[in-house]
Amino acid sequence: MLDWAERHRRDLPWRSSRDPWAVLVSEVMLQQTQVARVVPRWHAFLQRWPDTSSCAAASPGDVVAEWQGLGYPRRARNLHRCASTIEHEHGGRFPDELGALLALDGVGPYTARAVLAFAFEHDAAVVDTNVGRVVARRAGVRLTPSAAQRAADEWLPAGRSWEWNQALLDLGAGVCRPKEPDCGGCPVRRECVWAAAGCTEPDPAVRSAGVSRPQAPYQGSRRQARGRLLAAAGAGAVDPTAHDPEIVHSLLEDDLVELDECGRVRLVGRISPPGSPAPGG
DNA sequence: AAGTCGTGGCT
DNA sequence: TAGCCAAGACT
Repeated sequence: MLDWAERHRRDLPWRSSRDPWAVLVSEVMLQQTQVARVVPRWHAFLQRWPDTSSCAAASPGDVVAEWQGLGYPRRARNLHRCASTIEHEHGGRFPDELGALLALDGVGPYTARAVLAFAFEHDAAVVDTNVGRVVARRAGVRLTPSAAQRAADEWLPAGRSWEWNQALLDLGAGVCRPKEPDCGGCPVRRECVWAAAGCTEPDPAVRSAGVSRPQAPYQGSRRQARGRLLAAAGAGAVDPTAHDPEIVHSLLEDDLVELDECGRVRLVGRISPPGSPAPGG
């Protein structure tokens, strides 16, 4: 596996960093978002806020605005809260223990271990959609999230956490793909139960480890409406009466927007320019 | 356990 | 083209 990984490793910019803030930013951006879309946004974000101190000092609305177009804007709020928590509750020292990382907003089992493995090079096995697929096929059966985590934990070679985890991500993305896996190019096919069975249906990876669940249609959804309103608010203060009250409420509830002194919707903590509401309402 | 939460690339 | 799905987390 490690020999294979050395020859097939993707050249991703965050792989040359061991800065926990830079790693956290990459991992949060990568939540449910394709690698290729994250690369340019990761550079831009870190150029603007290179550390927790500068990000914590920024307006949360500016972080949300910087996030524009990436999707799931709550991640931007979470990242700002992470920076703030680390600055004010950890004295500016980035936590390097699982429990402390899990306590950060928007940091779950995957992201916490990714910071441990990729920034601190501690022994921790990450289970994302790629790894969940690999360990389920290797086991030959569908796995619950905790079973997938145990399988990944047991498989992890001590002392080589960074390269092992990156290898599994590359393997899942490039070889052990959801559709049409390239079992002939897999370095661990000899220990794969599913490959030994000839990759017959059903695929144990489907719905395994609680990842990659079926999604509701996006067109006409609440999410689409939220996205439109947030984008409008990012471009300028918006008249809320022109929008679905439930959508306005949900963005207020998420602390992504607030009402300014004129009752208009704006991104949290941003200064509204004086004068008329934004065109288009 | 099942819904919710954005946006876009790929086939 | 319409649907699948992407380095998930939270309720």
